[in-house]
Amino acid sequence: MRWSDLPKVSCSVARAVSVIGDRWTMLVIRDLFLGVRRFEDFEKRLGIARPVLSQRLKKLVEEGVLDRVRYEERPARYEYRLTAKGRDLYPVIITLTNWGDKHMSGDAGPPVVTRHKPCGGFITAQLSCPDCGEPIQAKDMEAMPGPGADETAHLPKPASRAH
Amino acid sequence: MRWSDLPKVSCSVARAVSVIGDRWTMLVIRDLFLGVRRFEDFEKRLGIARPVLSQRLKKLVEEGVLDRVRYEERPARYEYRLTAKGRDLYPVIITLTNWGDKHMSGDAGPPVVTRHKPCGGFITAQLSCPDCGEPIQAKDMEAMPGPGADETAHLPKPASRAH
DNA sequence: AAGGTGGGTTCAAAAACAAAACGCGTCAAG
DNA sequence: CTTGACGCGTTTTGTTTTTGAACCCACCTT
Repeated sequence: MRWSDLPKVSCSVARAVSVIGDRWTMLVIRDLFLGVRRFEDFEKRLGIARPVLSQRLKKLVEEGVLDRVRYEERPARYEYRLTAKGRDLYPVIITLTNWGDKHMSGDAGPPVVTRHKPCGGFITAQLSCPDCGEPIQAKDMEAMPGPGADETAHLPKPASRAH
Repeated sequence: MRWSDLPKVSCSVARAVSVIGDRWTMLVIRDLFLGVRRFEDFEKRLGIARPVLSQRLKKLVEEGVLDRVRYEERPARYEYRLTAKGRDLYPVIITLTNWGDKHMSGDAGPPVVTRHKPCGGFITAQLSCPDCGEPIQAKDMEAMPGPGADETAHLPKPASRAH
């Protein structure tokens, strides 16, 4: 399968990965949530090759994750801002951060902590069930075909799904 | 910067991405949560090139995300199972799925839905604050250096972090 | 006029990837 | 006892991507 075929696959993970699932895009988005907006700042902070950065930003704009906004008329200067679609990636960044904090930080502890301003606590955001409020655990969840399912839907046959 | 330098960066997102941030790994992990465990099943379901699958599985085993377990003695056959570290990636898959469902499904609706077995509801898991219980929103969160921070910690200067 | 800044593009070399073929141990059928 | 099939990879070969360095351009400052 080709990278370019991914968006057509009937799986939301595949479609999401087709937009943000490469080496650099995730780090660009992390920086966006930290307030970085300019080409040069991404380059300096990430150490990313310029053509790659250019292509990634372009793609994110095409996908509607970023807006390219002119912030200076003469000379023309642009900055990149998260759209609503882009801001909706925050939970992905947070869960990824949580995983890295827990499993990749060694003894030193997390390099960055986040504070929940409304309550003031330094917290690790958790997934919970909006119905019953319980924390989510993988073993409590069951996947099944949804309204958008088709023959390419990526659910294995129940037999192979035993635990 | 090289891909291979990422784990050394003082950022949990970068470290997480160094393990799971390539085109295929995320899809392999999605399949693992759906119960897929064998080389051949990954290959068939993902349409991934065999050398790439082989290398990805090997890396995930090295990183402690998977265990390679012999499930048949003669002939020797192995399967791949998520470790505790691997199962901790569930929130990442879920938030990625939620984003794909919301922004990449078009009119058809999500191809897969998940049921929370304890309460029986078909739900979209949400991030919440473990202290005050409120749903998490990006604008309510503030990042700051943590115990593991060093000079490479990826926080921009406060000035550039304005909203 | 010389140099700097922001935001890119072009180009060659290196790395990663895809598809197909091959290998290997084991079993089962003819 | 040879042939074929299965499960799980590795090798090979050719195509994309990624990288890093250099270049470009419009403008501003000195």
